[in-house]
Formats: sequence, structure tokens, C-alpha cells
Amino acid sequence: MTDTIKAPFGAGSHLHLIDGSAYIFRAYHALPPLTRKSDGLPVGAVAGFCAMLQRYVENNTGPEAASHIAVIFDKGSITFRNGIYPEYKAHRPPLPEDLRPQFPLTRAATAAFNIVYKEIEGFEADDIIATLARQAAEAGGRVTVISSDKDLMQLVGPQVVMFDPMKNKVIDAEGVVEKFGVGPQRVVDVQALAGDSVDNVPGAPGIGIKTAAQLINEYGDLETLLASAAQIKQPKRRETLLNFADQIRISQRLVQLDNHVPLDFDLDDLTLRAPDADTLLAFLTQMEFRTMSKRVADRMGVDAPMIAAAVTKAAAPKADAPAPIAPPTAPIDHSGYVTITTAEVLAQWIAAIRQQGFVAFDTETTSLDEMQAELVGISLATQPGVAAYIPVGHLSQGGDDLFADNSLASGQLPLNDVLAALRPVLEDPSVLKIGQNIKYDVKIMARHGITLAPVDDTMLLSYALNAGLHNHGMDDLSELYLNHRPIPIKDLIGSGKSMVTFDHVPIDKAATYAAEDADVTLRLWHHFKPQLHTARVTTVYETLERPLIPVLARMEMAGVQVDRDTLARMSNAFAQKMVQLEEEIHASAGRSFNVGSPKQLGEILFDEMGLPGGTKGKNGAWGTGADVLEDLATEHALPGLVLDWRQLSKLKSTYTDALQDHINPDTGRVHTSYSIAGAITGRLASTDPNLQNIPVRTEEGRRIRGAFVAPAGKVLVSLDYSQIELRILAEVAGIEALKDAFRQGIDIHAATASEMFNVPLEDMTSEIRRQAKAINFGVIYGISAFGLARNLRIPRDRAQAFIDRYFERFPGIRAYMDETVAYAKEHGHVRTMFGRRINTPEINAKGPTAGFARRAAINAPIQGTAADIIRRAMIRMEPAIADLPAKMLLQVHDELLFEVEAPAADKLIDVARDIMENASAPAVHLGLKLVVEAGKGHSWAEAH
DNA sequence: TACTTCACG
DNA sequence: GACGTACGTGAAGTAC
Repeated sequence: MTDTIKAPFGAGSHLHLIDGSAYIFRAYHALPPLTRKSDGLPVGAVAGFCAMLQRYVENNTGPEAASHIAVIFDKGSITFRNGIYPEYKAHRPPLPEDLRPQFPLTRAATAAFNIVYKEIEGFEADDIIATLARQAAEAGGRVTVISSDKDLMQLVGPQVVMFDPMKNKVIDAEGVVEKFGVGPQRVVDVQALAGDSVDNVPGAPGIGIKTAAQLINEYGDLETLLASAAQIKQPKRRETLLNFADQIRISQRLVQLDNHVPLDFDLDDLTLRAPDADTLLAFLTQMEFRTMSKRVADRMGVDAPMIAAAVTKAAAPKADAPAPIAPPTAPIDHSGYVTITTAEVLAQWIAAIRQQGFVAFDTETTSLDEMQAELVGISLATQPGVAAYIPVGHLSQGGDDLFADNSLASGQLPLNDVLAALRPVLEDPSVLKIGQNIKYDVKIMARHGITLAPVDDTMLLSYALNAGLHNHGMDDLSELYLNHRPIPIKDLIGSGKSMVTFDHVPIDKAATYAAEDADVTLRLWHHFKPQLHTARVTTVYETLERPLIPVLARMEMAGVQVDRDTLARMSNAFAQKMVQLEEEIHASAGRSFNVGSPKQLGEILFDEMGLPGGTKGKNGAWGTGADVLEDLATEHALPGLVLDWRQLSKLKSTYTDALQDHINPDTGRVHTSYSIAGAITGRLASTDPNLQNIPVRTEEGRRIRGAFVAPAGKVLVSLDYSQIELRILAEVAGIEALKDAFRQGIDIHAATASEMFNVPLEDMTSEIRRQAKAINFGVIYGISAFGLARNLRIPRDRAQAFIDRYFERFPGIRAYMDETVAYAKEHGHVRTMFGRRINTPEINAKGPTAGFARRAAINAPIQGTAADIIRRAMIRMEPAIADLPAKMLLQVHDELLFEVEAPAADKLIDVARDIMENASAPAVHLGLKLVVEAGKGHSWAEAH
């Protein structure tokens, strides 16, 4: 075990100082969130930390080898620097929830390697390192500081160098000059001027490292510079230096390391010791690191322990005992929840939120429709298990008393007081508001005049990470990742006919439920946020998900005007026609039945009438889909009549009737809601009502678009991408023939047909073009002979021949498909051109599911890239059209619909088209230009 | 609640 | 050799 030999430190000695905290963070972020198999203890950072120590130990040979060594850790987060400047390191992102419990384990790991570790309350690791480096240099020895932290560069000198383990590079005085433009002695001066956003060192506004180095080199040092500030020629710099002199001096004190920290040990105590095989292996075994145990045993020439058997036997390492660790699956405790009913307590919570810089936020309301919902309460969570509920709109529990039912329950702060108190934090750009589907809360707060920003959304974090794996509702996420089933809302408001609104829920019950929601949200955030980086979806989240929240909130609140009279007239006309058709259908069938019942229809068509070609599905029911009825229409009059009836029934029930019910009584407009995390490919989905499937393909249906109108003096403008998915296919698959056709602006389906069937463009028939069009779309969907055959109603071998010909004429398609599937099989996901990750968990399945997964994997990057592009366009659109009297109202996958004052319509088209056509730049350069077509008119029918 | 059908891109 | 397929959605209606 620990040998007690001490070597005196002196000339010829070489002290290595490892920045332990930096090692931990690097290890944490470099590795996926590993857990110990036996009990789920998070150990990813410990594993990485051990691997780095092991690598260090193996490489510690040769002339630069250490004679003395220590690993230095930070202890606590409050240091003497907070006394100088309370905001120091105040904007640090919070520690990931699964990292803190690993801290004691990294100390234990260091001890297991038989390396001394040190940490001192109130001082940063950097200060201890500075003190030891000074002592070692004074004793005549040499020092290597192992860290990538530029704050330590001020220590470099004749006897002291740094070693950057990330870049595997030694940094001497020359390296410091390279980084800071000045020598080590003046690093502090430059840092004082330039500041540091990570540590929240203020510095001098507008002065970066370059300018700072130039000034210091010119004036010699910081004090001389500040003393001579008045003589500086550039007015802006002069003013800055004069106005911010105090702040610069404070910054200098913050970055200046303290090299006189009182130590209760000396350099001799840091004598290098060889690791003890038993101790080290016991620790690695306890952590259940199989591979590393084997490797270490191998290097040390001993037998590797059996992990399973050794777990119970392994002695605890001689070191600080690891603190008791709550497993990540610990049940959620409600005892830390409070109900806020006084202004004083509310003020305390607000102060705590400010100090912390983030808070989980949730609203409880009377409706799922944000445009009608009334605020009933607000919940906040600052730490896991620490949450509050602020009731503001609960009704008194009337029981039989009819009068009590409409009065507010007592013991609630007035809504306006609560909002006035919260507004500053809710709008504070330095306080992050974390929500689950926070677009909902953004809209609720917007209706109360509060702009909730900035925000994070756990639903979108999960979406960026886990699209394709599962849904992203809070209850699902909580069960999956917290192993906790939140209180079901049903328990409070009931369900079905007896369901009540949230304002009828007693405050005490509501408080637990609501506080738990905020608590769960905060825990999910701690869980997901650190994963963005390792999953390489940070950019996706930050550029395609998060910024879309306020954009969609505003579109949804704007709504679109729908003419009720037009719809009502259409409903009546449809109803009359349907009654007529129904009579004819019954006559034709020979008896009366429910035309809307596929089951009854199938029985009549195939059992009673004995029509040919019927097939039963897997549930034993006759198929009566439109394609079946179309084929049957040549045999009998009935199927055609049913098709006509169905079209009208669909239009009436789904559109002309339902849309009227969705007109908001206050605004007179229809407000859809977009799910950002609904479709796995990155597309949006529109609900309540769905405005992305308003009819357009038939004349009859298109009339419904005529009911979407602009108010007097305004027009609707529609812009849509032309063939965006085919263009993306041509781009990602590198199909030159297709790209050329797009560049020449010729009809892409005709061009495809010409190439495939050797028909000159001028002789093209609509039938040949139709077939080529079907194949083009088929390719985007992951073509199969069966699917194409069914779509074109041709024999399967003919369809196969078409596909073979297509692959032959457009080489690149095959390769794209094969490569995409291979990538999915290897990685378990595919990506769009912008890095959006779409997981493909079924890609290695056997049987029919394999086919589905294959085609979905082929389609996802194409559909998803198109979705990313229009998202980028939407995010840039608002600032671009801010000066125009225009509003963006709707998105329909490749189309944006705007409402604009009539005289500005053409200007809007110019601006919006430019944004849309260039939306991929600069992140992705497309070799093909995107083309956007535009239209305007009084109604959507005219604009499209 | 599951299934079928059909509206859109 | 058979399986059972075009990709992605949401809503309404019937049947259980």
C-alpha cells in the first residue's frame, strides 16, 4: 500500500501538477453517460478520469518524468474571489445532475492510483497549483502543470511549463506569447482588460485579447496603461479605459492567482509512488470497469479480477469514503414543495432564482387552448426536489353552495401582484426559464403582456437527442429517464364527462401536482442538457429548435381569418348533396345501411353483391379504400356513388363544420397549434385544427381555401419551395443529370421521363411524365417494386424494370440509398445536412419491419433537410420583415403564408423569397439554387 | 381505444 | 419462397 518514502524536493526534482477538476469535466463530456451495471450509479466521468490517469501513469517515463506529483481539485464554489466580485463565475451552467455524485469517486480514484490529491476550501485549484509551482521553482526544481486552462499560463517561467493534454503539447513562454500576445508576467494584465465571459470576469467592454496585448506591449504594464489612459489617441479606447478603470482593476484581482495559499503539507509529501496493484484493481473492480481492469492487470503483470465475483470482496480503497450517493432512480420526494401565498416568500424565491440564473417554470390553466386558457397558478423549481406553487386563480370549493363556486378561494396572492413581481425575472435575459413544451407557457404569459425569454425546453432537448426513439411528453420522459411516474392530471380534474377545469381543483392538491411538474422538468433538464454535446446536436437544438419557439408562438397567436358564412353555406350544400347521394346509394344497394361504415359497405359489396376483387385485411374486414372502390367503379354504380359521398362527408365533417368551431370568439380568427417535436423528421405538425391538410387537390376541396381570407385592405401572400425534396435528393445523392435539369429550369418529371424512356422532351406525353413523376417520388420514399406497381397499377415486374432503369440512368441514387442504410446500421441514426439526428432503432430488425425501417431511413435525411431549411427561413423571416406591415401566419411544410397590407405585398414577396431561397447558407452550401414560387390574393385559394 | 379512411406535403 | 410495403402527418367516424 502507500509507502512512506519521501524524496526531498530540490534541484533536479520535477513536480507534475494535474488540474483534476478540468480532467473530470473533460472526461464527463467526452464520454456517454455510463452507469454501473449493478446499481445504475453514474460513473462515466470516473471512467474517463481513470483512463486519463492510467494513460498519464503509463507515459510518465523518460527525462520529463515526474519525481513528485499531485492532483489538485476545486473544493466548493465560493472562493475569496466572490468577495471581490460577487458575480464571479455566476453564469456558469449548473453542474449536471449525474456529475456531482462522481466527485468523491474521482478523489477515490486518484488515491487508488496512489497519487496524492489536494483540495482546499475557499481556494480554486489554480491557486493551489500556483502556490506549489512557486515553492517548487524556489526550491530549484522544475514544474509541469498539466492542464488546458489558459488561466494557468501566468505561471509559466524559466522552470515552469504547461502541458496541454488535449493537444498533447508543451506550452512554454513562447507558447504563452502565441496565445496572449505577451509574456507570462503580463498575461494577467491582458486578461484583466479582455475579461472572460466563461468566468464572468468583466474586463473592459469592447477590448479583446488582441487589443489588450497591443496596449500592454505599448505601455509596458496595466498600471502604466491606466495611468496614461488620458493620452490615448483613439477616443473610444480612451473613454473605455477611463470609465472602466475600477472594473479593470477588479478583473485583474480576479484573474491573478494567489501563490501564497496556506498549505498543511510540503513538496516532499508529493513524492511519486508506484501504484499498488491490489488497491488499484480493487477500485476498478468496485466501479465494474472491466476493460480497464484487464488492461491495468496486464500492465502490472497480475491476473485480472473477475468483476462479478470480485464485487463483494473488493476492499474499499484507502481514501475518503465516497459520500452516500442517491441513485438516479431515487423516488421523487414531495416534501420540499411549498405553496406561496405571501409577497415576502415570493420575493425570496425570486431572489434565489436571480442568484441561480435559471428556473423551471410551468403554468396551470383552465384550458389546453392557450388562446382561451385562464391562468390558475404558476410553479417554479430551482433545484431537484425544491419547487413552489403560486395559486392565483383557484375557485373556492363551493360544494352545494352555488354562490361560492364563482369566487376565488382565499389565501391566494392577487394575479396582478404575482405577475408584477415575477415579470423582471421572467423577462431577464440572464435568467433562463426552463419548461416542458414551453411554447404553451410563452403564449400564456404573452397574453398577460410578459415576454418569457430566454427559454429552454426539455421536450425539444429530448427531441433533438431522441427523435425516433420515443415521444417527448413529460410523463413519458419522466418514466423513461427519472424512473418516476408523475401524478396523472386525471387524479385532479377527472376525465370524460365529469372532467372539471383546473380552477376547480383544491389548492393543496394542485400545489403538489404543479410543483412536481416543475420539479420533473428541472430534473429532465439536468439529465438532457449535458447530452447535447456528446450526441452532436447542440447546433441543431440552438439553431433549429429553440429559436423557433417564439416564432411559432407569434404565428399561432396571430391566427388566420376564416370566413364563417362561406363555410356555413358550403356545409349546407354538402349536406343536401349527401342526402341525395345517400338515397341513390341505398337504392343501388337494394337496402338501407350506414354509408359511413366501411364494415357494412364491405359486406354489401362483396358478401351480398359478390363483386370481384375484394380482399380482407389482417383483421378480417373487407378493404373498401378509395383505390378499391375506384377499381370497382367499372363493375357497378354503387362504388362511385360511395366515393362521391365520402368526399363530401370528409369535406363537411373535417373542414367546413369543424373549422367553424375553431374560430376564436375573441379574435374571430382560427389559431392552430404547431407541434415542434411531433414528426420525427423535423417537420412541424399542425393540430387543433390541422391547417396543414386543407384541401387543394380537387376543385371541390379547393373552395375551402377560398374561406381563408385577408381582412379588408390586406392580402394573403403564399410562397412555396419548388420541388425542394427532389432538389435535395439530387444534391445529397450527387445526381448530375437531375441537377442539370434543375439548373436549366426544365420540367423535372418530364426530364426524368425523357432520360429514362429515351423520349425527346418535345414528344413527351402526359402518361409517360406521370410515370416518371411517380418514380421520382418513389425514390424519395425509399422505392420498392411493390409500392410503385401499386401506385401506377402496373405489374410488379414492369415496376421493377422501371426502377432498374432509373438506377442505371441516375447512378448515385443506389449509392445514396446503400450508404444511408449502412450509416444507419452502424450508428443507429441518420442525419440531415444540418446535423439533425433521426434515430433508427429498428434498422437492424428482421422481417417486414426491416423494410419499413430501411425506407424511413432513406427518406428521413431528405424530408428532414427540407424541414430544417424552412425552419431556418422562418427564424430569419421575422427580423427580415419587421419593417413591413406583414405577418407570417402559417407553415405547410414547403409553404409559408403571410398576411400583408395590400400595397406592400410585392415588397414582402421580394424579401421573403430572398430569405427562403438562401435559407441553407451559410451552414450548408447547396450546389443547386432553391426556387421559391409566390402568389397573392384575397384568399388562400387565390394566393397559392 | 383501435381501426379505417382520407385530407395535406 | 413468403411475408406485406411506398415517406411524414392529424382528424373524424365506426366498431368494439
